[in-house]
Amino acid sequence: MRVSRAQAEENRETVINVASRLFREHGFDGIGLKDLMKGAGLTQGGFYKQFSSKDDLAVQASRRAMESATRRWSAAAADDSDPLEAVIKFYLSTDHRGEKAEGCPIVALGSDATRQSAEVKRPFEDGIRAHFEVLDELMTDAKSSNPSGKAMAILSLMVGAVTLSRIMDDERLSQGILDAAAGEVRRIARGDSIA
Amino acid sequence: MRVSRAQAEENRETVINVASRLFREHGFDGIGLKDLMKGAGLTQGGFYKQFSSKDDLAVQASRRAMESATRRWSAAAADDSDPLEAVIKFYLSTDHRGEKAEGCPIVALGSDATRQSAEVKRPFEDGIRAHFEVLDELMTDAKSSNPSGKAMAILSLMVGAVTLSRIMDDERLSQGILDAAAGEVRRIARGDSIA
DNA sequence: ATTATCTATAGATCTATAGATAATGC
DNA sequence: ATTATCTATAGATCTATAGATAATGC
Repeated sequence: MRVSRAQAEENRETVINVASRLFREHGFDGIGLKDLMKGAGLTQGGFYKQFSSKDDLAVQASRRAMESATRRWSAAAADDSDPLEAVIKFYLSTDHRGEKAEGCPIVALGSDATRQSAEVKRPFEDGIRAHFEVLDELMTDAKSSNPSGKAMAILSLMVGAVTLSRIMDDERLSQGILDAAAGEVRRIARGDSIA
Repeated sequence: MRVSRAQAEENRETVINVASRLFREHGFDGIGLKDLMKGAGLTQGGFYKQFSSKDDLAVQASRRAMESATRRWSAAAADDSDPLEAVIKFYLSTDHRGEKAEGCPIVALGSDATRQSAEVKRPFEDGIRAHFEVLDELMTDAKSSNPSGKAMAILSLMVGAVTLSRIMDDERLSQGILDAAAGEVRRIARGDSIA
């Protein structure tokens, strides 16, 4: 029954990865330890040798999910000749709207996060800051502050838009929200002004 | 033990109102029927004479919360000489950030709603449409479509901003997000363009 | 000898139901 | 007589712990 330390560490990582998906899919309160461990091919009893509590796993899984999301933004911003457009293209896509378990954790767990302990909220806060940094780097503006108001507004708009689009049953309206958000994100980045 | 029909109907309404607050505060999965009924001064056993299931109550409570939120938008938009500014002032305020139980249900339960049954999602969808209508009425633009892209972008931005601001522990950053959102909402409403 | 994982279980809590109680409504 | 609400409970599930098992690591 016992496995090697390397294997044990790998199992722990698997549990965190599985949890980062299943929490996004079902919410922190929507999935139990039994199913989380089963998702990693283990049984419930081993859980507390790896984690001090379910809240502890929620912290690790949230950090993992937010780091993965930040990497995805960085990759999109780096790959393309038009970084902002690349970010818009994946984030405000119907694909991303559909992939709740692997998609943005702020959308999947944002409401839940506001109800969690400070320990669970922390990785979300850190991840949101990291998102702001990616946005500020791809906008070559002279920044007055760090993070910039533009970055804050763009992330807020994108998170809100995907959330609303996931709630809408009406496909045209759901799509319309994503498109409208894309247009306004471009406008915010350009910094259009009447003056 | 039995009460009059009028009283019974009043009790039912109280349960829905209490649930609309407690669901926003703790999430659909974060509060049980026992505490929901206790919040209305009743016991758990009477629940199923009033509602067919917890999901049924979630539907009623979500509708109640979204209708109340829409009324709040309408009232803000009607009271003031500058309707958009009135909406911005209450929605993107620190007060609203703090009042999770009475505040916007899209912020409090948006992530949760995406995981719920079609029946529970419906009142959110209807309520979001109603929010779009309030926004479109207070923006006197010639509208190309209904709802307009502007309305969709503004609501997305506001919902996302309050969500992010509730997650951040850093007060200055949390406030910065609300302020940045307010600025961009004004800009979207004006429809600034370089061209 | 140590320990990663397993089976088993405690104790709490959850949704839902059954039947008792006592007041309303005909 | 009807019925709104109560107490009590069934049965499932939840987090967490205890002790057994069997493989690793010294």
